[in-house]
Amino acid sequence: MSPRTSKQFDKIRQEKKEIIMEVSLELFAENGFHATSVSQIAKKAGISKGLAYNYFESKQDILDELITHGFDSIFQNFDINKDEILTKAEFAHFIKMNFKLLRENLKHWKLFFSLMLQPQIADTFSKDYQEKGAPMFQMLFNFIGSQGSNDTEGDLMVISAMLEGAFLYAVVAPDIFPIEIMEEKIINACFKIIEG
Amino acid sequence: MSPRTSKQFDKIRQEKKEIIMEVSLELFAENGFHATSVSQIAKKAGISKGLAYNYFESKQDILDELITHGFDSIFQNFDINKDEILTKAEFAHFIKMNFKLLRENLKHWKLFFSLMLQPQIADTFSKDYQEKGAPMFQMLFNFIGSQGSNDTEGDLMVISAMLEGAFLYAVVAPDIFPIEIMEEKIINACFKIIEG
Amino acid sequence: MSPRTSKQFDKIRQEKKEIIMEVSLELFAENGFHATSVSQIAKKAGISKGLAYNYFESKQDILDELITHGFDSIFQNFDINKDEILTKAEFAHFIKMNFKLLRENLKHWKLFFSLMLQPQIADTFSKDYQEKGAPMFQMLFNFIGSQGSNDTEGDLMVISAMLEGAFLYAVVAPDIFPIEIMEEKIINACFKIIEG
Amino acid sequence: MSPRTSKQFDKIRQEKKEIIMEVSLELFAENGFHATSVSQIAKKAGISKGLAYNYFESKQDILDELITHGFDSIFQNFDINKDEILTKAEFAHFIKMNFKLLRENLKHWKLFFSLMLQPQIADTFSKDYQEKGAPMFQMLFNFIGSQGSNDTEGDLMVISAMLEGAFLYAVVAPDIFPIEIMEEKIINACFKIIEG
DNA sequence: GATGAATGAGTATTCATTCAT
DNA sequence: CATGAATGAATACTCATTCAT
Repeated sequence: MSPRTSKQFDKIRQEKKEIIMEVSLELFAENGFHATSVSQIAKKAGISKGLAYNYFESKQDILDELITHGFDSIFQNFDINKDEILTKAEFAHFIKMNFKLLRENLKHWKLFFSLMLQPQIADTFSKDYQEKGAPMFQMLFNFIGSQGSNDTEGDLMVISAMLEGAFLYAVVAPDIFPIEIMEEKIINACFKIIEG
Repeated sequence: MSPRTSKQFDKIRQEKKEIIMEVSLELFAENGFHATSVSQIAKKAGISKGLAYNYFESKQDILDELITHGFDSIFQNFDINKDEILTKAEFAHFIKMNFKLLRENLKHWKLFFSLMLQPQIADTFSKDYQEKGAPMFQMLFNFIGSQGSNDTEGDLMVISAMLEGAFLYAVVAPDIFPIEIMEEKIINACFKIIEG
Repeated sequence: MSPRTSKQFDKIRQEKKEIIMEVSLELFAENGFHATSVSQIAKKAGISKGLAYNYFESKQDILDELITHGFDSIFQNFDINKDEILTKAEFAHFIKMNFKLLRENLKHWKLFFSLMLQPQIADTFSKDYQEKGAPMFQMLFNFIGSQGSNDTEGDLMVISAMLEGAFLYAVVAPDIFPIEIMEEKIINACFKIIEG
Repeated sequence: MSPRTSKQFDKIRQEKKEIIMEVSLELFAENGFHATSVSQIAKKAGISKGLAYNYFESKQDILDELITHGFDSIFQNFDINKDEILTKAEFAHFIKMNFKLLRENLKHWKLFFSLMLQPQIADTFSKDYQEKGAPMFQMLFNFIGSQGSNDTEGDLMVISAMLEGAFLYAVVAPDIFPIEIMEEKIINACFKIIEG
């Protein structure tokens, strides 16, 4: 007879929100934000449309929370000291860490690639993404320089492109470009590029 | 009705179609297929909605023709002899050719990246894209092998990723990654990777 | 469970009901019945939506009780002996009493004006309102006649309109038509009209 | 085979818009803006919901055009010279003109009374209404003064209230307060009030 | 060829109400 | 007594597509 405690409510809320976000991530990543309807989300989540709006203000709001959550999952685990100079072993480990996070967040990455291409969908995404990525670029830059590259900026561009491309392949054609195999090759290629 | 008249009609038809496709490409690339309405297309093309349906069976049909046309623009210019072994100079020229075609078809490429990420939008796109790209991969593969790489497949993966990443960057962040600058660096990096 | 305890419960119940009604009156009067949601009411009353349904059967029920309560506040205080003939002083006092009740029940009046204009919202309102007002009209009629008017019915119409208009102004434009000032003027005008 | 001329399209558009506005006025006036759905409007107008949006940007837009149109119908016909001093006969004629316009625009008036009570529905309504009415008040004020009233402002208030009340009665209870009868009585009452 | 009026199914969102706890 | 999760029907609005002219 007594009402549920606020802790119980919190738990219910949290669980439902997570289901909705999980389902939404899947649909947004696979079909795109605009091609995904709230009805689809509700159906796949096994809830009524109305309930989705009990937890999120709008479809856009779901996306926004998904982005924030994705940023956290992918970047928070780094906690990069961008001024530290890495050894080669540390660099290799750093790249592996990146691929590990990629493997664990494939759907987030797929969503992110979509958002890169259609920045209007989430207006601050591009800016936020660049901000989040900045320390990583800085660290890469420092490492490349420390290894005696004679075109630090150029090497950074090329290596960044290679990583971005590998990530894109991992997301859109994982069968043809298996992450596990690419990982090792990419690291080696980095050293070849830097050392010239 | 002389044949000349009908030829003129054909010309008019062709020109109108081209305007519609141009405008559609712009909108699809920038805002996405689903976020673009036929009304927008008609308005931007300066025609009535009805007329668009005179030239195309459906919105989907516009996209399909755009894809075909894009494939032609980008790949037809190659006419690759995939079994020919390139010299280093020819390879460099080949990469430059690719970047030239990128520069000339930025919007097509942007659209293509979107379609890679949402294959359902145009169901045969991924397959067709792979088919169109196959000779290029073959040729790359042959070149890498001919240069004495001791991990031809691995190098192919890495170089492909680098090119794909560079193209993506050129499309989504041309200010930060200017095509002209990347072009040279990428070619050099390719040689470093292959030669080890 | 002593009777005292149950009495206390009753008191609590009554107080909660009053809060809900007060809040609802404010929102219904200001924003209209249809534009007011039960959520808004619950939030402003500091209770849960569910609890509102513990006290009232429906949103409509809140309105109905509000109307009844409004009728009581406004008309009960009169207890008019409609057959009694008033002196001029008594008439002036009667009008003043009306304005006093107006001032004390501005929100009820605002709600009532809305209901006059949209009778479907509360189906018996118009009828009830007329019934409640009948004795007042009768009394006015008697007074006008007793003062020697030679068009009792006409004067009744005109005076009623004047009062209704003054009340409407007091509700929608109190800054431009301050009740205190109108009060005196209206009384004088009544005498002028009747005496001709 | 040739497309309709733009004149023909204009005619169609104009006629459809008028039907939609007529139907909307009826429903808004009778049931209120919020309680009227676009589906109802479309159904009553004998068109599809979609078509309504072909002609109006939103439900709000229908209301806004209705207000503008109502202002025109009611006030434009006056073209008051607010500085001219009226004779008694002219004043009587002016009031009669008002009642005539009331009779011809009963639904607009009903809508306007609703909007007075819920100004949020159409945010500029109250301001616009006051602006439109200002010359009339000025003219009334001048007339009252010219007739030797010793409380011009007070009389203006009282007479305005009487007119407003009469209009409200005409709108909500035309059976009990027939416009034709009130008209004459109101004019007489005005003179009594002014002359004291 | 060309127009834009017209449709209807679909979309995001709201909200009165119910109910397990 | 009290909570707020949950529902489902309704709402405003959009849009690909058709069609008479």
